[in-house]
Amino acid sequence: MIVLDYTDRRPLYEQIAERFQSLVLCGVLEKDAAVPSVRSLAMELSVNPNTIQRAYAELERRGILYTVSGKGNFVSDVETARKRQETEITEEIRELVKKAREAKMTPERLCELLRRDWNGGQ
Amino acid sequence: MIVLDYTDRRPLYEQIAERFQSLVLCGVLEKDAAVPSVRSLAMELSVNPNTIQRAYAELERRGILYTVSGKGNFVSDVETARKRQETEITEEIRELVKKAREAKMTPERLCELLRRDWNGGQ
Amino acid sequence: MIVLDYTDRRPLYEQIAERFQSLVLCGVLEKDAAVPSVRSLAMELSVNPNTIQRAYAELERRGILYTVSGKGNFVSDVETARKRQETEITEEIRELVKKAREAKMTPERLCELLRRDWNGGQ
Amino acid sequence: MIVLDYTDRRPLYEQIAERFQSLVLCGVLEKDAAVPSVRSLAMELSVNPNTIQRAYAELERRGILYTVSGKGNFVSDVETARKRQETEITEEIRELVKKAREAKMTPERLCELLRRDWNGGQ
DNA sequence: GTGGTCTAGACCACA
DNA sequence: GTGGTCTAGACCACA
Repeated sequence: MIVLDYTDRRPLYEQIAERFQSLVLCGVLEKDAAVPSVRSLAMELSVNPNTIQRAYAELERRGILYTVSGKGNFVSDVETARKRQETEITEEIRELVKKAREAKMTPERLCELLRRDWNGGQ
Repeated sequence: MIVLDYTDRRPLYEQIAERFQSLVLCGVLEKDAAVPSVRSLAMELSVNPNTIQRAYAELERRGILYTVSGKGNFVSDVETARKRQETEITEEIRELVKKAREAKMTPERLCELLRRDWNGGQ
Repeated sequence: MIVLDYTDRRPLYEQIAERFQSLVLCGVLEKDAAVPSVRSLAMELSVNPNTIQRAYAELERRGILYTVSGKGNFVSDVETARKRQETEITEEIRELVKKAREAKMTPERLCELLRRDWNGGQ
Repeated sequence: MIVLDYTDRRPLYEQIAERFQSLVLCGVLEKDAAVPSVRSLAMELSVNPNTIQRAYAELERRGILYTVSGKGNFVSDVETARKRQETEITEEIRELVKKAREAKMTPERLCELLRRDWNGGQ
């Protein structure tokens, strides 16, 4: 369910957090569903429990998970995850538009590239 | 001409490299134009010369600058910078599409947001 | 009568204890009234009996409940609960004043905010 | 400048973060001032560098510090600290009002207690 | 068993 | 030298 990419420059905890965000968004993890315990996931991924804890802490900060001490971590809400994702999308759009302008690209061309990736993508 | 943002989490050398890429793209720096010497730019920006060195090395790696030993660093040409920028744009589009799909956005909606940012932006 | 908030970071036993204190204060639980047995309340709230045990132990420590072996737990009296509440209020005032001073707030402003919350609150 | 209270139930990193927030608010630490390096403060307080890092990360999250990788941590802005403090004050007022209502206290009485603490306090 | 905090210590990128 | 990430492992409160 979670695959770590050690060649990725992003830290492990960030990859893990992003993956859970996706799993909540795609409906695999529903509201109030328990995510794996810090220790069991650490075992499964062969990483230190602290790394999982950091990923979960980040997701809690984003409002995607909530922690019940002594019980485990649970999914807050799909809507929160969706809002977070949209915020990220807005930020990425801003960067992309800035770069496209610099490359003297038209918005039409940019949308065309985008649609092409959408259709050709996985 | 170059403004560093110390609150930006990206390393200084990367901010500097990006800025030079933009300056080449927008035509301020033309083919074969000399960029400031490592020392003088380090002085001007109040940063360690190593930081400038690293930025220039990165730009050389991208083919945007070339070095003439004993003379300094010079702009290769605009086309190289444009190609590099387009590569970055392609990669960002890929990420953006992936995120938008996860958020169950349509390509139409994504293009709309993009156009809106384009028009509302600076 | 008792609603647990699993997203609250405070431990469950503390939420339960606080709720009983409120119920005594507002007169729902009168002097010498029996509170639910550890087992039945644990069933009702779907929590571990240890959690209820701990909540009752805490309330006994505060003098709000007393235990009759083999019979159950009972409310001491309203006055004890009120004194406890006032102690808590005094402590919170101390913290609040400390923070307000640091924020260079005047006592008038603080009282104004307090009255506004009082009137706008539930 | 920073004193840790090991009898305090709050974690060390939280005490450290709160202390820095106060130091920014009272003007001891001004905008863009450097705070001690993670390692030096860890030495000074005889705690693990990770504990300091966590405190600084929390302050960065609150917008009170910003990090320049390889250089150190710096104060963002006094205004940000003040806003944060006011948010905390608002939350504490809400709790306090809730408790005072339960104790059947009048707002006048509550304000009186508050003023008394303000004048009698340090 | 579960998360929270903390220590000790390593290795890395960046300045 | 400075922060960022990660490991290994301990001890605690809570359920």
